[in-house]
Amino acid sequence: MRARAGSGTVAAIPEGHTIHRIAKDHTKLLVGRPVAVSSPQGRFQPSAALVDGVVLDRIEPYGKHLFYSWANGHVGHVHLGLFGRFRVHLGPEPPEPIGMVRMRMSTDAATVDLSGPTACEILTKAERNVIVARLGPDPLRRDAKPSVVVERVQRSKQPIGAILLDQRVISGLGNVYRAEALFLNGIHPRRPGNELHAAEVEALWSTSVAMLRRGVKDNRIITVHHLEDDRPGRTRLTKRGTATYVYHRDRCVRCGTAVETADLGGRPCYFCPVCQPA
DNA sequence: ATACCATGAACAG
DNA sequence: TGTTCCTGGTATC
Repeated sequence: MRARAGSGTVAAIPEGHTIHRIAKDHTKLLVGRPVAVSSPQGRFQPSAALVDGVVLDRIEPYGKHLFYSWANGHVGHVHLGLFGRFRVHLGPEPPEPIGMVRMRMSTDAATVDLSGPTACEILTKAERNVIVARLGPDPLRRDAKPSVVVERVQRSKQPIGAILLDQRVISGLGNVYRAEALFLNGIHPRRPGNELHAAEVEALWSTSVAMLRRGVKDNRIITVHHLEDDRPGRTRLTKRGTATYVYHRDRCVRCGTAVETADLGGRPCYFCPVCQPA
């Protein structure tokens, strides 16, 4: 099942690019007007009433988090986790909810249904700030300072493969982008952070910025553009429309070596033992 | 009908 | 480190 442009269905599990893309798309549909907020499934019910009918001022993405600034001062917080997804229905008529819809936001332009989130709650601005304060720089934000990432990586003895999933160090990367960022820079995922050169961490940052920006544009993860030696069309897309060098590959797309995995940060980190020597 | 799997993260101990 | 929660598509009986 493929997400169609404009109809807003996001089937893939989200990393930071998904969150920024959602913020962008949903801003056009919801921001600047009163929004009917409800919880067909019920779990968000008492909180929904706090913002039901209130004007939505802004949707702000930060790493894998979404913050909703409501005109009455409340701040909505959504984190999709592994299973969360939005469905968008264009038009003034809210249709029957599909599946378990935790939160529904409707305007006369569209209805946005949220299911399966790890977090869906109403916060104060102070609580929002606490969440943001514990996040590392987000490569998709203009206010991000990569020097913070360099410092935090070099202070850690953890393997870089685990560090890149730590949202306190850098926010927005998930299991796909960490593998691809390490691959593109020829870095073995088990190398300890404190043994990386500053230039290497800066390169990981630049790669992340480029990949995530491209991911927002494509609304999916296609990393194989990022090497000059990759001829266009050489690499076939998966059923989901994604394409990676090592993530979930049997063989390295560049050199054909069997891809290995290392359990890092509680999930398998795919890498090419030839392109990413220890 | 049931099992299993997935690109996340909080929490307990 | 292990456990738990969130959902739904696909595979397997």
